[in-house]
Amino acid sequence: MELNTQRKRTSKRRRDILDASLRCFMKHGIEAATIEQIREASGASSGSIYHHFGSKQAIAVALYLDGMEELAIVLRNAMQEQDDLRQGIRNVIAAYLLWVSENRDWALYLLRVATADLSRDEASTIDEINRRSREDLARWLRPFVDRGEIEQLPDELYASLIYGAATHFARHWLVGRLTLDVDFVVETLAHAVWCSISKPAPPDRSATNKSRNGKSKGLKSAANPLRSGKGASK
Amino acid sequence: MELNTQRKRTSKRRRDILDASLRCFMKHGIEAATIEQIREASGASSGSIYHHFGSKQAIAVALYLDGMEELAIVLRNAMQEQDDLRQGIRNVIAAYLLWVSENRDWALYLLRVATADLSRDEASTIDEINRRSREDLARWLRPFVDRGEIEQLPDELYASLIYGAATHFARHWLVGRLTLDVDFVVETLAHAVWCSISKPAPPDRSATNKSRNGKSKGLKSAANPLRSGKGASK
DNA sequence: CATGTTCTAGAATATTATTCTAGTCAAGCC
DNA sequence: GGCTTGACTAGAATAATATTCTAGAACATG
Repeated sequence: MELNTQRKRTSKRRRDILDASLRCFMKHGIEAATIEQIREASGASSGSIYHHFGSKQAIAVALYLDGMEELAIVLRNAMQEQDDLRQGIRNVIAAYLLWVSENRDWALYLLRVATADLSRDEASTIDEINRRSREDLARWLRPFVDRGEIEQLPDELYASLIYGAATHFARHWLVGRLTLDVDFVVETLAHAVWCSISKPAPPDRSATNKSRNGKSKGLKSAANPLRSGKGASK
Repeated sequence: MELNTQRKRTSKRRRDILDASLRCFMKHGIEAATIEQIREASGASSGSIYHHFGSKQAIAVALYLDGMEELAIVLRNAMQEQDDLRQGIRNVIAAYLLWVSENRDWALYLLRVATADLSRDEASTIDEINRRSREDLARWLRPFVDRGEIEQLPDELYASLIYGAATHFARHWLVGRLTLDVDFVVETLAHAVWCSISKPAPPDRSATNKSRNGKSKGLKSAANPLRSGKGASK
């Protein structure tokens, strides 16, 4: 674990370049930011920058991986609650939105790059991160599924159901289109998410009628709704 | 409405450039695609391209606006259902995912540019579109809110609750990370969304106990969850 | 201290967005 | 028909900027 001065210097330079890059990317736009700007902001020479990263795109990817890693840790920590899942889900959503609100630049950057076009290599690294994150979630939820507290669904969908609304909100909020109180949003989204994945009641026959018994019907009836939806023109 | 040959030629050229640009953007990446490639793919000269659009960025924005406009129409059409909101919401989600699956390139492009960094002007045009889209939704939902069928919420949140999960799913699906059957996803998401915004039962006291009565409690209790959430470290 | 490796600076190069110049073409007017 | 005007186009010229190259400094190690 001994870091000699070489390595210390190196990793500091790397970090300086990354930090400067994030600032430049957010200030001028990822595409518009120039190596010259990053060079100036970081104090490194262009040669040094290229030595460490190889291309501007590679800097962007490294930055993305850094951020995703950090966010994944935040979320993983929020998944500790083992008793009350409802509370746990609220914690996760709260943690996410809190992180977003405290790291606006960083969060916005992640949302921007998330769908950017990347090389095979880069994409597969990112896939890996996403896969792990999905697994974190699935592992956490499994006991609750087994106990019948929440619906059994493909792992892929849990992420969409749990993070979808929060992400959507964050995206618009960060761009300044929305102005709601974050605390309120947390509670509202947490409540909504909980309703959307929790199972009706225990083995209590005679469940409520209107809003909760539709599961199997909803899932099977109206065959091929994709073809019959009204807006399906084109 | 008479189009002289001049205008016909002009608008065809414009469209050719836009179409070619979308192809190039998706093939090489928005950033990586060059004017030269667009020139070749569209058959227009670089001079012509700049005459019509002024910059590569401007092409990207025009393309985005085009796509958003089309998608907005698809969604608006799906919001016709006036009787059964549950069905209506399913239609909307189905229409969205159907459109996405039938216009993958286009859909992916919209997701990519949605958060891209833009100039003041461009951003405000896009804000406008988003605002209108939010209004479409709010207007459609209002009667149902009045009748007490769904929760009363700030307009801003309806979009996140209704589109959030579908968008999240689409994002990952389009990048090829997920492989679920779209029909199944539509039903699942529609069901989840419905549960998350529909109101318990009518004025029927003695509602189910566990999963539906927590609204007010969920919203008020556990003050300031943002500060107390476990994952809130850093 | 000799030697190889990693890192850095800054100039040289290559790529690409953008601008400029000189036209072409259609449409209206005499 | 000729003439004029304005929109459009082609392709060369320019400028901005990513990337590569070369020489050397800083450091670790034997």
